Amino acid sequence: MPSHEFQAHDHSHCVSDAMNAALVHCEKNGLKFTPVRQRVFEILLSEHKAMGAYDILEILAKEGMGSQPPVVYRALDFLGTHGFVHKIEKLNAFVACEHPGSDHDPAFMICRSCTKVVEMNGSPNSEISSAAKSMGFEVEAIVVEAEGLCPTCQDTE
Amino acid sequence: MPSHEFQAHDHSHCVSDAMNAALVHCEKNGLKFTPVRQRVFEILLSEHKAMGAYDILEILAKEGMGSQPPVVYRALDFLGTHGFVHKIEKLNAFVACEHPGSDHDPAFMICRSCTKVVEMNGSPNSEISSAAKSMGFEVEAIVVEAEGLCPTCQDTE
DNA sequence: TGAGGGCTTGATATACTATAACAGTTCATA
DNA sequence: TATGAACTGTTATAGTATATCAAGCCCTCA
Repeated sequence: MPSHEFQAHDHSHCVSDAMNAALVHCEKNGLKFTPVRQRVFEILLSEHKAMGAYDILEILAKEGMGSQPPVVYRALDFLGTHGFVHKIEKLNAFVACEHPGSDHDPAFMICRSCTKVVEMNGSPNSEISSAAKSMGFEVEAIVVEAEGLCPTCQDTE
Repeated sequence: MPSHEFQAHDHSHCVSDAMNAALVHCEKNGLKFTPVRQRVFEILLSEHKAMGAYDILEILAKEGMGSQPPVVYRALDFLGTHGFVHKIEKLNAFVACEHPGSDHDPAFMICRSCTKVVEMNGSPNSEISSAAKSMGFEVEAIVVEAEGLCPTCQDTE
């Protein structure tokens, strides 16, 4: 009985756990986890889906936390650099990382129906890296994004 | 002694071979390989690197083949649909496919130094699909993009 | 304690990427 | 030759991202 993020779960835990992990990581490493940065992370955590920068900005603006693109892009840049959020290249959108603090190349599953995005367990990065190495290519970062249907949306189609 | 596209090679062959393959494929399938479409494909073939749509458009415009974005995006859409070019999501750019006509989910190596892009042999898509399947996710399309340094640029750094 | 420096934020402007919508043309074929 | 489907031309606009400069905050070290 696999338990993972496509299924129903106590979401408030996801949010608070990840936020705590991020706070601890910032504390440890002397990073400034400012209000805007925290709020952007929180917004992304509160959904299990990718959000565009301008969607996030809209929420920030309503709350009086800044209304111009650089505000949110700078926050996303900080969060991305420190592994708290990932960019989904295929969607030009962003998702909160489910294990903040650990440096890793994630692999994603994107449901084209409900737009939920979930990080894959055991991403096949080492195989990709070694395949590349056999062609003399030195890999530094990998993007893996699988688009398709999540369990729920398979049923309802 | 591996021979692949990062190394020096008779590039005119790449171009003419791929173009011929595309012509044959279109002929067989009743597709209209119009001048604009051919020219866009040719432009992409003539480089081993990803080009932005507007870079291509600029060349087209100089040659009097259309000066507005939809011209190039429509051509790219056609070429993409039929597997002649691929989009590099990470770069918002496009590359010519090296085996046009065969429907496949490609995996790419992108050199961050010289910006050359090469398709990987034996992409690990089946492993990604089965990893996803074990989480109940049905994969329809996969993006794999490895960024790093090509053999040449490793030497010169 | 206060001057300097580094980082963060605010604000304006602009660059880059992509598509919607409609009019006009071409071309195969009924 | 009328018709319809697909392609092209054109205008307009939507969506994504960054450069730049000014201003504020906070730490620290003389």
